[in-house]
Amino acid sequence: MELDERKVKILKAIIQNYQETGEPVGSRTISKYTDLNLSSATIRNEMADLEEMGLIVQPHTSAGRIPTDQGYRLYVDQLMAEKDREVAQIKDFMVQRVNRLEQLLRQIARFLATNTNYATMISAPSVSNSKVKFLQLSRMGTDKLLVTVVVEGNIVKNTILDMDRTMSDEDILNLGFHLNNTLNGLTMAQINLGLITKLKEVAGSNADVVEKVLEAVADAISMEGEVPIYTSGATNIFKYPELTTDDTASQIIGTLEEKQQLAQLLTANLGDEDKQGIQIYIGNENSVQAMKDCSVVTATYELKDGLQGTIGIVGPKRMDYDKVVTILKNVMAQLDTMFDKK
Amino acid sequence: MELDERKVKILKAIIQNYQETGEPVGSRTISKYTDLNLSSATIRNEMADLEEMGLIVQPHTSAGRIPTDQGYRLYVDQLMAEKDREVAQIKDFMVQRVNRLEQLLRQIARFLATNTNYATMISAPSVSNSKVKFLQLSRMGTDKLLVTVVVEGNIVKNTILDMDRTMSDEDILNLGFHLNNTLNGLTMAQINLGLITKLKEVAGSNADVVEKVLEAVADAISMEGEVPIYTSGATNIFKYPELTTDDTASQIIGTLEEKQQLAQLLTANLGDEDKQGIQIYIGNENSVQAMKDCSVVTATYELKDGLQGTIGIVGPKRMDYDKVVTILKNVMAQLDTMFDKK
DNA sequence: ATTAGCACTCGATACAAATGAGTGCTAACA
DNA sequence: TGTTAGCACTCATTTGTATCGAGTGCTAAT
Repeated sequence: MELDERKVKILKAIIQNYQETGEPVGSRTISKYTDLNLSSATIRNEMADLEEMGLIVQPHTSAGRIPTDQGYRLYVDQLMAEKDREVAQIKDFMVQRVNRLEQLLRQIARFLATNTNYATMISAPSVSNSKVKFLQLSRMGTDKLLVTVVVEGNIVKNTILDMDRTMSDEDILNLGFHLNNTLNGLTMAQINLGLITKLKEVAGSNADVVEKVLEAVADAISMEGEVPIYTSGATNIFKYPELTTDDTASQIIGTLEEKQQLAQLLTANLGDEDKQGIQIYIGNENSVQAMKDCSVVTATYELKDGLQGTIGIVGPKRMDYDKVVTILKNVMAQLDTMFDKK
Repeated sequence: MELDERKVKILKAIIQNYQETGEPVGSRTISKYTDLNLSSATIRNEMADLEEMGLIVQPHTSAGRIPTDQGYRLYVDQLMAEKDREVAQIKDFMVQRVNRLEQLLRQIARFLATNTNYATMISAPSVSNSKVKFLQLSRMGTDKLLVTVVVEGNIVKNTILDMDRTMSDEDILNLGFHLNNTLNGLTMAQINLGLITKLKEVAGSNADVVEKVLEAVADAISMEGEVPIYTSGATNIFKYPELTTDDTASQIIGTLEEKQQLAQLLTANLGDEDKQGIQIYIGNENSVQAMKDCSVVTATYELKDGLQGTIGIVGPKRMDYDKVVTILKNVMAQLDTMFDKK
């Protein structure tokens, strides 16, 4: 069976109509909806073909057709002509200066949620491969040590250590100086056992403190895999009846709330060069079981210094891919200019 | 109309039965359910009285009775005999050492959500009246200054400042030393204009840096009113049919996700000595419009140094107040011992 | 004061009929 | 040969109707 241009047009019409109404779409609708000027009967024949090809299905006899995951995949891969709307309003948002990254991310999530009517999630930039930029030891009280680590991208992390015994101010100063010099510019991978042993030797009787400090540094760099994730518009899910049945809504919202599983989804492609930019997961293509009836569109953003994070949009399979992709691209562009300027 | 003991017993029975089943409860049920040995007819008479007093209502003719907000209020205020169950399992949770406050709070939220089957929220300790404990200035690169502020309760806050011009290391050291000595132990309220002017004078040409640093300190102390709030078990709401109607579920979950309004609810009583401990808001008694069909139980916890936060449990009006209060008290006790020991 | 009995109310449930959107197929047509 | 009108058929949904039963209020008897 060949997929000629007319079939493509009909498939496109079905997808677009279904995405607006959420109802299975019948041959008569297509006949009137499009500029093909074909009777419903002809459309029916074509539809039968499309169904045979696995691009659309009937939920039950005597119902219209809805696209299959495969149908959407075709649409997304081949047919998506990007619109250049939505640009204007994006330009305006965030006029107020945002100095905190966290707030910025929250704002973006909220913006996307209200403008797309889908649920939105965004992961904070991860510093997995980032370098130590600065390290500071300060004594607090008699037996506590404040370790401040700054990694590339100016992300600051603090840890307060209990020291087993008192160290002299001079020792602390020296140790700090030494550690700073040694670790500066290194990634986690580069802080190997040899280096650690050497540091401990130099520290002499303070080797135990060095160990604790290094732990803190490791913590700061790896973030213990706990990338903060912000979500918004989870309740948009309720706008799509096909997701409100049974407990699917409950599952989706639960997943969005707990964030645990989202990390997996959002950080999956971070290292992968090929998977940069925008990815679309339709139905079962995404790894989160609770979202098997959804589609997820993700986009990787990058601040300077290789700091990367991901934005994700969760909606029904009939989501307006076109619009979502456009709006995401624009937000990305916005982010780029924001961080280039700075 | 007088509220004699028998009426109270019947009211109690109605509330308890309704809280288990979620269905309006009829006279016959009560007649068998209780140890009063009264016929359903007698119960009916009493019920009519209770209804007249505004403590229970019929959702419609030919249905059983359900408690009104007033009825619950009476129950909560007078009748709640605290059970001492649930203690055992609480003791066990959190054996794994939790070093981060954030993680601890998340864990508590999750624990409460799974054990009560209601939605849970918890606000991080607020430092509104806390004192500066430690302050550290460090140069980063040529023109950046890292300000690290530790306030009571060991909450650390960092800010990276751009300096307009380069300061010598010695100047930075001196300034840091001086600021630390001056501000140590002060609350925000105590850092007044006189003090600021004096600090600036001493700093001489670096007065502008002092100003920026003080801003950062103020930021750290006040947290800009943005208390982090963690939620868990929002989807528990779906377990209660009476909250799943219309878009109430959507509203409640939306409120829980956005957190904005929760802050209001959770921080409202923080200063108030009288309102310490456990508070119960039934129906409209709480200030959040979206939760007018819910009850909210809040408890204020206190770490050392006057750091206070609030835990909140959100459920249907027929929630098991008794259980919730007991479990909350136990968690509080747990927290107390954790932070006293440390 | 309590209770048995009874008529009444009204939401819930079940079932049948009507509705109508949509299909597949066939025969006629350009 | 591709297109279309027409028609019989399917089946989820809607509508209407009868029944059921839990629960009430009232009255009269105990």
